[in-house]
Amino acid sequence: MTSLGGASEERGGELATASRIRDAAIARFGRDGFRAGLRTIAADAGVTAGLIVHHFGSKDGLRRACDERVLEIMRREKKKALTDGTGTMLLAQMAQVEQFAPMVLYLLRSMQAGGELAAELIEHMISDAEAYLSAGEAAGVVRPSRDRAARTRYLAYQATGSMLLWFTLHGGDAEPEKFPALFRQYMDELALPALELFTEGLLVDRSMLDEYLMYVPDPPSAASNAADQDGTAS
Amino acid sequence: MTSLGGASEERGGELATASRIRDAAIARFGRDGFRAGLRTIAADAGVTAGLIVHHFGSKDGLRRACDERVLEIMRREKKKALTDGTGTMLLAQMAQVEQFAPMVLYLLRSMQAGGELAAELIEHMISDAEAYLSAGEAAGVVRPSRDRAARTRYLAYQATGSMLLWFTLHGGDAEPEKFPALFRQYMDELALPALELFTEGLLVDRSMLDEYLMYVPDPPSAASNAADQDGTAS
DNA sequence: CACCAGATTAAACACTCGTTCAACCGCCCG
DNA sequence: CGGGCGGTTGAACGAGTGTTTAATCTGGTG
Repeated sequence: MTSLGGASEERGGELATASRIRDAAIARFGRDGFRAGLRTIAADAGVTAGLIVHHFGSKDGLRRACDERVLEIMRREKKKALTDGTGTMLLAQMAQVEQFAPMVLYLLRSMQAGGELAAELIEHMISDAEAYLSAGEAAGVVRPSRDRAARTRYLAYQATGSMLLWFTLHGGDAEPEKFPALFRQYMDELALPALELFTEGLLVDRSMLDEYLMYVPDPPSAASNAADQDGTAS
Repeated sequence: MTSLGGASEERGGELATASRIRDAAIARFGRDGFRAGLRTIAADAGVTAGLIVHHFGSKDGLRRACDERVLEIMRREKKKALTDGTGTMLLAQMAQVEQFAPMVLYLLRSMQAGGELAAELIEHMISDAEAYLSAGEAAGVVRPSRDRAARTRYLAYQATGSMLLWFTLHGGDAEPEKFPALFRQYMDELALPALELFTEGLLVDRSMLDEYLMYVPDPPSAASNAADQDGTAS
């Protein structure tokens, strides 16, 4: 898998200008954040600022193009990768591949800023996790929850949010070479505590949970949990 | 508890100009992010942009003053609040108090941007969690971990990062009134899955953890874990 | 009262930003 | 060959930014 673009995106081994600009923008946005100027991106792509708005209409149009591009690649790569249901593994694997690393960085920046792309990605991760957890329950390796949808959202937000925070604090410089190593370090630090928590829990007795269940009789019944298995929650 | 400032910060019931500017900056930075202009902040405080740099040297000086202020308030309030060791509870309680809400918002922005304040706050939360978990282990309510330090960092990053991500996506508008309600909603959505995970874990059997422990014989020994016990707990 | 130091202001400065505009170049079509 | 036409450029514009500077106002002190 050496070629990234679709059939119409390259021409005789040389990328079309618009695609080159878009890719340069993804890399620059990932490195410097979205406050990066059009002139900087233009210089990276070897063109002028005016040409960017000629092709994309505006800076916001360029961002939209970048968002769509990243989403497209993420969807394409997701099918090839083993996922842990939260997307962390997928991002980790993609970060190892030199060509995908800028997109992972762009995605992290996008989540820092909180745009539509970030929201959509999170929803994808949540629905992935839903399927993954449901499968795990069916296979008997995952304990059923009193509120599966809530647990799914909880786990997705925890996994994604902690990763985002970790990179915000430890990888603020955002050097492209150290990035895969940082990812590996993050997952190494994570693995043991996560596995411990997932298999053994944290608390010794059930009193806190039982107290909570006494006060809040809210969680949906097991029946509604089973009925949810086909579609997505609101 | 109605007065926020120290003795030298107010004069006859009216805040000194520098403090008024600083507080306006905290509120404006929290609402609009750090790209907010000096003139906007100046207008909020009823002064001119030049006066701000006269008092604080530069925009960065203003940010440093805001950081110190927030850190000071956080430290002061921490002693009065019940904490769950991750700081989430502390922030939730402070967000309910109208006068503290802007600071919580500022803090979230600070973590989005990843400055020194954010790093310091996280370290505080981690050391708090360390003490809290150690006390829990000693009291026999928290299971000991094979690597307590790693688990502490893991839990702190999970709690803080998921909260940050949640607010980035759900509270991007950052309206000051809806903020306490958002916080309550976040914790309501969280409580059940968190308690479930903490008391029952996620996985049915130990195979994944045991496999990992076979491959990585790294975690510090129980002896080194026990030796840590005196330093941090208070 | 005279005077000075600090608070405060309005204007200007130097810069970057996204965007616009007129011109130019090279290619394809007639 | 001629003529468009999209790709591309460089310069300019206007609105922002943080910061500087000179002038004004104000309050306390000798």
